[in-house]
Amino acid sequence: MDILPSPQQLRYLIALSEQRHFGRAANVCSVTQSTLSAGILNLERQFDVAILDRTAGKRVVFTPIGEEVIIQAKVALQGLESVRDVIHFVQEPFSSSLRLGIIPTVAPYILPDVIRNIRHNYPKLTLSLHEDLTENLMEKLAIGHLDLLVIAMPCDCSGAETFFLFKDDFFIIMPKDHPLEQFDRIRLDQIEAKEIISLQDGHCLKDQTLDMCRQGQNFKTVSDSHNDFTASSLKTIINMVGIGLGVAFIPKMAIESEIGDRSDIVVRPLDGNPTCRTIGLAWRRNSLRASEFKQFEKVFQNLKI
Amino acid sequence: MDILPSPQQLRYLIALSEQRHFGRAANVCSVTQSTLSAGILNLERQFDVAILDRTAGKRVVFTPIGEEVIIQAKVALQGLESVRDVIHFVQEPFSSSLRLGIIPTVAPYILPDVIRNIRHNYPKLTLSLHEDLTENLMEKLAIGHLDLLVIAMPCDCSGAETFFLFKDDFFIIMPKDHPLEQFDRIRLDQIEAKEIISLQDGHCLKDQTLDMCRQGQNFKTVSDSHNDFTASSLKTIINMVGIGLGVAFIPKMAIESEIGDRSDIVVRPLDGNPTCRTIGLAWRRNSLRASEFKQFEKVFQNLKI
DNA sequence: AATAAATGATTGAAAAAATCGATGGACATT
DNA sequence: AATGTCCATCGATTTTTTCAATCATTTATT
Repeated sequence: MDILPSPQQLRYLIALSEQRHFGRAANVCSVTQSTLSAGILNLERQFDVAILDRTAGKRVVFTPIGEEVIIQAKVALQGLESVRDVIHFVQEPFSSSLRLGIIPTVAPYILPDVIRNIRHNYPKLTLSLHEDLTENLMEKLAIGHLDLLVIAMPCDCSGAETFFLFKDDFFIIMPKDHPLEQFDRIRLDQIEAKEIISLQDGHCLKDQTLDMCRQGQNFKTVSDSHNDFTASSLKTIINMVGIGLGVAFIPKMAIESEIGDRSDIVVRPLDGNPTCRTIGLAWRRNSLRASEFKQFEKVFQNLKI
Repeated sequence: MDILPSPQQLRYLIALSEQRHFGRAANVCSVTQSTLSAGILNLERQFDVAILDRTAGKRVVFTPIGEEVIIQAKVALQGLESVRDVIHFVQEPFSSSLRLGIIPTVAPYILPDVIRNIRHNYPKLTLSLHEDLTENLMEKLAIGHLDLLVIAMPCDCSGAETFFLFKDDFFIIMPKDHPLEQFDRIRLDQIEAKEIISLQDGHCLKDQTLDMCRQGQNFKTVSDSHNDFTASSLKTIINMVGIGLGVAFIPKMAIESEIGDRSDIVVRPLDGNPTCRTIGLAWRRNSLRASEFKQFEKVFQNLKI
């Protein structure tokens, strides 16, 4: 016995499970009702299994085994589609659509250049953008609502395949006339935990700077709620620093556009290891477009940051 | 465009990739060479893709895209087989073959009972047994050489789905007239690291007892090579203890059969938390037989341990 | 209770496909 | 140049898929 279900049979079954109606399901499959009905019956006869519960009057009700078969049928059909898709993606990369996710602490600073580069390099690519926190992006990636992410590491990216792009140094900013202003470089242990202003929970940049501090020599503990300010954007943080509420860590890519030549804020590089985050790409494991995505590296080179 | 590859086409392609010869591949598929040749050509024409490199003389050489297609074809065919198999496994559980992996520190003590229970409860099941270290079992499970594992946790079982069976307490054994003999229960901090005899590397029981010791209050560090004895079975360890070379941790299930009423060895329960390992089942994630395997729980109840 | 409407199953003919056996042409070896 | 191996092609045959029409059963309406 080596008979396998045919792609049509699977399509008929899945359409029926979605429509719960032979006529509509047949319509979805662009066949007549009799064809779809016969297809389902063939499937049942070939494998000697009751997929539909025909005691349930005329409503479409699946047996428990039927439900299991439907689940596997979806997986199998996906596999068949992958065969078709891999041909398309390998043969004609950069010619379909790309749903790109990007985190809020990166998006404003590289997106203009990135979009320009993509439009220039891959004019056939239909781009759609989604800005959200890492956790939400990862979720959307996993369920197939997004194709590719731009994230900052370290972060929880288990389940996704990641690809290094570049490093982004952290700087410390402080109000003018702050005691630390006299130093050219600031060591992490010179900074007082309680005067640090950071982003709201969920932003990976907050976790990254906190980790950095914890690893700093004299920084024993950094409380999660060391002050009452919460900000959801770097712009707000910078304004808080500007009016003297504390100091903050800002990634290099944000400095020029957010601070520019403000005279009320002083920027200093950090001493310590590591004092940067890593910007990278992430995609679903086993994505058919992995090789396409890797080539996106060049879109992220020569950015003005 | 909504055409999908047919199961035959995929089979032909995979056979060809394995045989690298149209005639032999056709034989494997039980069709004529012309059929297989036409099938491959149809696949190429339907998707407008060059799978074979026909400039390569008469040898069967695949294009880079062809190799990608083959990879996806294998996945897709697997999916189709799953649809067939899920019917079989759900409709007639416990009637096919079961390749069971089991670790060396569990196998001798429960296997006789387990086999008897399986034979009694599931006489149609064809059982094959494989005793090996956890790491090797997990590898064989992942590549499909085994169906189900009996393992002891904690251990590295990422990638597999696990199922709790029962807990198995650790006891400490020592030679007669050992200083600790006077105590009814032994606290972990009463034991000297350097007199502990443990199994060779790779046995999860070694790691589990070591972890237990590390978590013990006064046990700062437990060297991995605290003495020169290495054993590959609990029986050998017990003999070592018997001649006064040290003390050892032994799981409850091993005590009766391995120690019985030996007068040269003293067995004592442990104080501490946790002082046990967990015996459980493991199978491939998304295994079609998950529900079948879960019912195996009853095979592991009422063991004489 | 009778009737109408809706739904899934069945049937038989037509269309599409898969397969086979025979044959042809390219290539490598001798 | 002859030979054998190998894959592609062709026409005939078989198998599968599909459709349109119709049947049988259930549900809703009168």
